[in-house]
Amino acid sequence: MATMPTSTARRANGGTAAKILDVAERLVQSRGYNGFSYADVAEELGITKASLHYHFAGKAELGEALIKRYAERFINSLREIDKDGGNAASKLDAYAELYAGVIRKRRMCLCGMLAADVDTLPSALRDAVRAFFDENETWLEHVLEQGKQERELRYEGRARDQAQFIIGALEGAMLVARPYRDADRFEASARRLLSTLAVPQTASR
Amino acid sequence: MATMPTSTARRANGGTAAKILDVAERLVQSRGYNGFSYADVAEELGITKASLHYHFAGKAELGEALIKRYAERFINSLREIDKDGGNAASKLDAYAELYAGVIRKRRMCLCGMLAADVDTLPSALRDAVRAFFDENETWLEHVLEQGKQERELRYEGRARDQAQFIIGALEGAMLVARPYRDADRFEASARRLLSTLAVPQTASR
DNA sequence: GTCTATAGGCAGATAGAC
DNA sequence: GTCTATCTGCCTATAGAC
Repeated sequence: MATMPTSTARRANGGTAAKILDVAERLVQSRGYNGFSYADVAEELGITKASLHYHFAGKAELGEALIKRYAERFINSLREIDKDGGNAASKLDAYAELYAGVIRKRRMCLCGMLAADVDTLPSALRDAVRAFFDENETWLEHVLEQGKQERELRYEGRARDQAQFIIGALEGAMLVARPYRDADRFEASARRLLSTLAVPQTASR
Repeated sequence: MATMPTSTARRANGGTAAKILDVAERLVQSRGYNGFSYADVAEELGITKASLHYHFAGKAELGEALIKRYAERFINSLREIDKDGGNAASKLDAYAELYAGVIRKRRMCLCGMLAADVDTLPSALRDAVRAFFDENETWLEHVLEQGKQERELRYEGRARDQAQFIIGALEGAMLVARPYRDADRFEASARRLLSTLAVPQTASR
């Protein structure tokens, strides 16, 4: 009896399920949840739609697997930033760079795209999108608190609210840059955002 | 020989074309360009899909008419803000309030939504989305320059770049608020954005 | 202007052979 | 695991009557 692959690929990469996720992820990030089909994915991989259904029962399950993998990778990237152990300002730089890498590939953040489509999504996907933003918020909140303590960052009010603002500003900068196909446009806004948080360098030393 | 209605309604409101635009606008703003159909619009209006094609030849033409009307109304709102003749800070408040009104209706900015869908749009729609953001940018640029001159607003660098940042931040705040169905979340981010621009009140007078 | 009827295609999905 | 074959339904769009 063949082992059913779980919705996460059995091997880290190269398995068919992983390849499906790779293609579907790119399609959702560029065309949206309602702008891609099983046929698109199947054609690109040279397999049939029926084979896709073996790996992912339906589009909803594929979507859930997409967010799950994307969120895991993103959170792992945040842990890497923490491990690198820089100051709070450099962590924010690295955070914005995660977004920049996405738009340079002419993609939107997966969960930003799904936030646009949210009214058409199965509720499990909507919950997963929220969880993604919540995790980002929590990570940013800690960085912002660290930055305030160490007098590297300045902002008014609660760190959590500032974190929400940062996520929105970065997602929106990506969104508006899309029709221009201009990653520089995103990067200029990201620099501006971070500069409003930076404590001005004193002339001392 | 019957007069063909132009893609803009002949009467200001109430005409079938205008009703079609009303319904389609709401659907695009909540479900995205690929998340609504002629059937959705027809059913809601109690007419047939074929009748829709009389007013708008195809989905692309309907989309163009949607952006055209939306942009005209938005620009008119900006002119109204100018006519009210407040200071630059109050103009920015009013600008953010335009966005807040949209999200309170549980909608996304039409052009923000289309920015997400941009890779699937006819090129005429993509051009119109860009033109919308360009016009917003130009208006904001003038307000920001006014505000700097009158020492009501503070920001670094060029007004045009700051304008781009503001648009992105507001669009993104709307986007991220969507999965939470929480207009307050948008408003908190908008207030935070505007407060970073406000010149601190001196204790004098 | 709105309708009925229909076209032709694509959507997501399933049964069952190999 | 992947295939062929097929289903049902929805999509955009058109022809032509009223």
